[in-house]
Amino acid sequence: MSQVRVRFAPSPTGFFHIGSARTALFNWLYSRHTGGTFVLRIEDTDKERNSEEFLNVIYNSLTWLGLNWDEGPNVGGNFGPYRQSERADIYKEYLQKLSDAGRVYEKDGAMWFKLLGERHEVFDEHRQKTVTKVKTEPTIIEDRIRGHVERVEDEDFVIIRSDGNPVFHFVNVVDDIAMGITHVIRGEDHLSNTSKHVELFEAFSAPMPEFAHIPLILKQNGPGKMSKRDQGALVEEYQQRSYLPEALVNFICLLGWNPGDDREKMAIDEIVQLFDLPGVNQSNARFDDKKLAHMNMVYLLELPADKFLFLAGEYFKQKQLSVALSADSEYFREVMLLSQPKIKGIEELPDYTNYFFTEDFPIDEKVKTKVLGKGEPLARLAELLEVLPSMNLASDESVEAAIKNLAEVRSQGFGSYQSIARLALTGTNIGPSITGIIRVLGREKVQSRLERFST
RNA sequence: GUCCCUAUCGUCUAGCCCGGUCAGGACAUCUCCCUUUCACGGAGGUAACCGGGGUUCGAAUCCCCGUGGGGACGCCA
Repeated sequence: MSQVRVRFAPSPTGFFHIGSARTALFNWLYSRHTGGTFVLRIEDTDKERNSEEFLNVIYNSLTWLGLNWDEGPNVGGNFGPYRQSERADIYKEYLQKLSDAGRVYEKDGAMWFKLLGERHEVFDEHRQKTVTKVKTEPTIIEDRIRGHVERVEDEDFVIIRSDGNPVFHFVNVVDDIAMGITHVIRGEDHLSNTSKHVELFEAFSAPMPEFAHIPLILKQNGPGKMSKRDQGALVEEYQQRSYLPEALVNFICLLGWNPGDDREKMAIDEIVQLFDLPGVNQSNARFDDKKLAHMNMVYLLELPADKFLFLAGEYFKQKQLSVALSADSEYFREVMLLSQPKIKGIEELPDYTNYFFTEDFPIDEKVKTKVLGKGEPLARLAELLEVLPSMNLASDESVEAAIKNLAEVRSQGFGSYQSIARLALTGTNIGPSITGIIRVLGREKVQSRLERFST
């Protein structure tokens, strides 16, 4: 078999969303699995709706996800240029080919592709207008995912607009031919268009690429496919929220594909090895942010400390949380590492660690009522204050030993010290181990907070 | 409306091609355990073959018809 060449062909008309990311991912995976080439082509023939900003979003998101392209903008290649807005000469040349073959005509200032067959006029109820139908043979699509599909393409269609700009169906096919694309992997929403494309490939006498139409991603709430406007649809959002790209990639690859067994968390190399077109499902999948969050946590738990620290720092910078950022770097490090095993996502960090960086942290009144209503918490607090000056804060273990010793001397449970100390030191009942909090906070802060709370 | 795709727990899915398993896993949810809070983790529970016909000794699995879901029907991509 000849070298696989696949392409991802987005148009920069809006933010980059999850569905596009998965189409890109499946193409990328297939190219990597087969040792082929992954081409990035920008379909910017709609001058009205394109923008440089959206173009940069595409580059940025693909890069963040780790989907590097072998040919395309910024990296070049032998089949360029890779932006359709720069390929006008090529389209002229191909239009000429169709023209020479007698397959185009002009109408209303636009160039139309002419289907072969008998013509007759029909009133289309749905569109409320008279259209010319052509009696054609059904086009046949041997789809790698859906199998044998037949569809009748029975109306001529515009390939060059009256303003001279070519239309998607035309440039898409021309570029796939010109760029030697062997496999067209795209969303199922294009399946109905494929009959037009097949007609064009045949008109050009070009070799037909393999088609693989992947199922769509449905929006989490409400009917229909996910679109750019839906909650949680934008890749950029996950980047800003400091999701781990590995987790997002792992999650979206499981939307419509699976390795054939129970494996879910897989390294990208493993996915590349296992991915293949026959493994792709035929039915649409609904997006589930809970499962994505879980996947993110799984990746977060095993993230190396320095990497976690870097991401945490970046997140605090992005959020411009100056108090935390101006903290001593060793202190910041300790706070973050204490929190890493406890959270589901980086974005929880500011709230989760707030009390480490300010004396002005909120007190959860419900927790306060609960803690103060049980036993003699203020007596335990006083006892903690007594032993604090001599407490060894070198490690979590030494702190733990000190409190356990105190508990034993006073015939109390560890928990009774833990709950009041946590309330006084953090204002809440959630957080890392109390011993870690005391160690990292330091004697001075612990003392002042305990004292403040006892008055 | 026409055409195309599709159908297993609430969700993602395995099983279907090559009919015979208490229909398996994960997320979510519930219970218990662990415990120094909250998480994590461990054990267990609730929970599905869309409906109707066929074919067959036997159907989630093969066929047909409904129904549901999705998509396309632009001088958007």
